[in-house]
Amino acid sequence: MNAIAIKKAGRPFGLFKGMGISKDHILRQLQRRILTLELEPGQPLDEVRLSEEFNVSRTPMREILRRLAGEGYVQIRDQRGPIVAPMDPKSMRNFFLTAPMIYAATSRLAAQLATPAQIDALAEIQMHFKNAVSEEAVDSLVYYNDRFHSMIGEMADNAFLAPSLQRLLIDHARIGQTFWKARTDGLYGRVLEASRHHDMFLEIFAANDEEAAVALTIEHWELSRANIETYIRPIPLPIDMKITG
Amino acid sequence: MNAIAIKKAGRPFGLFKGMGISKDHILRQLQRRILTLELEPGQPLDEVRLSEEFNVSRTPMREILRRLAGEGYVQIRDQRGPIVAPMDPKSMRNFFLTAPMIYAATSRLAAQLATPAQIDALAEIQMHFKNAVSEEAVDSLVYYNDRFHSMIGEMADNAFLAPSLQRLLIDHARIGQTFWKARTDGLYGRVLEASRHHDMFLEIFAANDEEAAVALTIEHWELSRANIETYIRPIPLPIDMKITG
DNA sequence: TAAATACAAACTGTATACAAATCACATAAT
DNA sequence: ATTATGTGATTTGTATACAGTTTGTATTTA
Repeated sequence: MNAIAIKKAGRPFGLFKGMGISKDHILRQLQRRILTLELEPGQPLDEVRLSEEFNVSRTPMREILRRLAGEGYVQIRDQRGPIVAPMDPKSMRNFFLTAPMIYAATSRLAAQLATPAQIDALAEIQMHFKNAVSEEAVDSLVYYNDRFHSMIGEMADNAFLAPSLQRLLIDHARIGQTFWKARTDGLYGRVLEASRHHDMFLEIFAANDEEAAVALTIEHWELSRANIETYIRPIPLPIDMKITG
Repeated sequence: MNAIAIKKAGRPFGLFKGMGISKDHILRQLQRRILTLELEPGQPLDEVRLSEEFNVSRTPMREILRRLAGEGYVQIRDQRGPIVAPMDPKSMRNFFLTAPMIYAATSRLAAQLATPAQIDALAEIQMHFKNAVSEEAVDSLVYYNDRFHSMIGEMADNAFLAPSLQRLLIDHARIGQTFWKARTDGLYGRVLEASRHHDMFLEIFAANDEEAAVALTIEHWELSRANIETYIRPIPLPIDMKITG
């Protein structure tokens, strides 16, 4: 029994007891890193390094990675390390094909079923979102936007819709990161518009107005889609690139 | 090093090398047992018993169970054993709400993208399905029906739609088991009708006819929905149940 | 008799050692 | 020069021991 063995055997800081607490924490950390692109699509994830970083053994870390795979955050290939879920052109195309349908269906159900407690929770998330807007903090913006729409998914209370929604939100967040960080023209106004939509969602859900919820969802989606397109297909550089000086 | 230790340490029969082979086998076995209701909704699953049955240690068995959880076959509760994914009234309602939309979208994409190789694979599954029909083997019927529709999901080639479809197909198979085993009136004719639909799917996919695919999907769904309803809401027993003899 | 408590058994979660596979790189062959 | 081949290092997969929880049962107490 050497010093290292003791340090590793006993719980390093003896702070948590349920032990599920630390696992949940690790899970959320990794989710966040993936959504913020701190961990990039396709990037390999080393079990050993991660387990050392979070002070757990490989066994629970592997379980966390498998769970993240089940949720669509990572991809696990046999006998080769896990990687952050990649984003290829095919997945982009499927994203644009699928998102409107799933988002609209989710909003409709959420409008039907929203409870006051859930609306309160949604309002609190929106508060954080507005803070992020005023501070122009891109990571927070993306994070609380994801939380906002995840919460709508929770309100829809449909286990058959949830897994598709979750996967869409992962890629929506990652796409958002790239174009919000690019600071294209009129970006701030677009963010304000999105925030206004969120406020309207709150009112609509409180009134259980299904049709309005669907209509707003489409509008919100179109805004997001337009944002992405201005990033993907920007105004080209001047063709005559004579260099002066 | 006693006899048991040796028996467990060395690979019991030394038949598989990639080792992923046995894990995939176990995964499919459990999937099948869940779809056929051999493992009932809500039933607890004991890691130790399962790992002994399949001659692996608990570690890989736990990974398999986590993966099944990710696919929606089982549910894992913290510090309490995994259970087969339950089927409560809420999930039934959500099933009926969600299935038409997801099925229709999947069929549309499959019609767009179907490759000859995929259509061949689908045709082979349909062959097995027809065999099951003529043999009136309920388990096989349900199994190859699931395979048929899973294959359509594969053809749609959309990672955002797939997870929702998969969860719907799990419960569709399990519901199918219950009503096909009940042998309600006119059951055989209904099965033949479903089989005819499958044949039509093959033609439609070969012709890349999107609209026809969607229409047939709705018709196929309505047939299935009607079947389930005759089981759930059967013709009541005679009200005057005088017992004679 | 019913509720509460204590104890034992069963089970889940984690750490660690070892086995097997993959990968990277150097060397040899065409 | 480029492709094969072999070998060591790195990494993934599995078995197993042990620790921590939960659960069922028996016993005690009101």
